[in-house]
Amino acid sequence: MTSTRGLTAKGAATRTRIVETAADQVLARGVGGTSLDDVRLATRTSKSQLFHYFPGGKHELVRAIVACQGERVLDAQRPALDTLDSWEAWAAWRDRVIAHYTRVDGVLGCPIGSLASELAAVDPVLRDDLAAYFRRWSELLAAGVARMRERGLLDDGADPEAFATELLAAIEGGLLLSQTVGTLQPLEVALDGALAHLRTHAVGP
Amino acid sequence: MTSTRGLTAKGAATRTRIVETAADQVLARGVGGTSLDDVRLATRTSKSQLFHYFPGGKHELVRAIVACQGERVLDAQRPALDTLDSWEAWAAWRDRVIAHYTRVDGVLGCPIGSLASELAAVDPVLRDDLAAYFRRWSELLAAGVARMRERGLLDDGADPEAFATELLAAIEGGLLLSQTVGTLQPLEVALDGALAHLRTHAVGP
DNA sequence: ATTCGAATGGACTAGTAGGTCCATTTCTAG
DNA sequence: CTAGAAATGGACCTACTAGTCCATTCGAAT
Repeated sequence: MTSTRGLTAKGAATRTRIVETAADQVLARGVGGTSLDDVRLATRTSKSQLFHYFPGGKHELVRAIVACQGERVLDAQRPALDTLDSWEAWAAWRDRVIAHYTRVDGVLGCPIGSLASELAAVDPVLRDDLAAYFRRWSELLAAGVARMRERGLLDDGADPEAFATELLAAIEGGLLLSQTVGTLQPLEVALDGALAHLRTHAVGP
Repeated sequence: MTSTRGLTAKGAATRTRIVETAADQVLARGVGGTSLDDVRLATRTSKSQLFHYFPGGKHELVRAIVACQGERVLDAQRPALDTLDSWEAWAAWRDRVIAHYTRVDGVLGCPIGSLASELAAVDPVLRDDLAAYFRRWSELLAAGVARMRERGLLDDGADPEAFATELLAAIEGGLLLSQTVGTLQPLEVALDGALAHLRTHAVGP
């Protein structure tokens, strides 16, 4: 983790400006497709600033980007993600996910999903960081399924962990397909499919 | 497409050696992480050979790699993929998919999935190539679902196209998650989930 | 055996990448 | 006000990358 000690307000602002702008660039062109000069230009900073805030160089910057995108992805699903305790809540969450990727023009693909497929095989540290975000995400979904069971809205056949990974895989895989086709349709179909599967375990009227 | 005119048997052999070896390297380290020198070294060829067989340079080589991996992925699922007309066939296909990724040590992740997420946003030509492979794959799965309906093994609620993308997304998303975790478990769970969903539309004993 | 195109070897170039270094300006605390 | 740390600017270095070019060897058809 980058220490935040010895950072003035101005410095901290510059640092986050770098991370957030660079995160956008990386989302659009990939880590390999984004040079430090690109970042420097887009953030109106100098080379020395980049290494001042990220002494570990590009690796450390990318790690900060991973953290940034990880939070972004989770935040984009809130507050629905935290209160999955009714079918309405799941529908709202579903709409929120779809809406989020409709908003971003041009660039489809999950921010952390893209990072994962580009970095997981290469960098063990970033791989673990990304795995942690996926686990957090998965746990929130699993908690939602568990809550539905507690409330008697789902039968005992609905395994929370299993459905969490099924839903997560549907989103990631759906977005991957969407990226190649250029339409959100695959994501919608995949996600709705996984949710339909969940609903086969519904109990009650 | 690279013309195969004016290629002797030896030349053709060298060309395929380059493509197949480079495909392995790209699968392990990504397109950006694989330099032409890496390819040159691994294939015991010279720079001039690379450009002799791929006048368009790296772009053309990558395109050949996409084609190679696309066929590989489909072939890995055969013959089960072509004869999805019973529940046993689906189970066999499922096992074949899992087994294929168990075999490859170290490197998880779908060959064309990784390529897609790295290239789709950047290169429209390769994006279309990849989309075509996904469509072929999807159509084979959809045909399987359709055949199950014709045979009265699935009810009319099972939309072939929708289930095809749901299954495909489960595989791609599952593999992405597997890559970060380092285990095949996410893939198995996601794929089995999608298949379980399909089975909720089963008809008969 | 000769000949001509295919196959190969490898030096070379221009551009770009990440990263270092030092000088300068701007804060902020005492 | 001033001293020291933080913030910034930007030249510079080295390694590597895709791509070019020409010379040489190989192989098959005549």
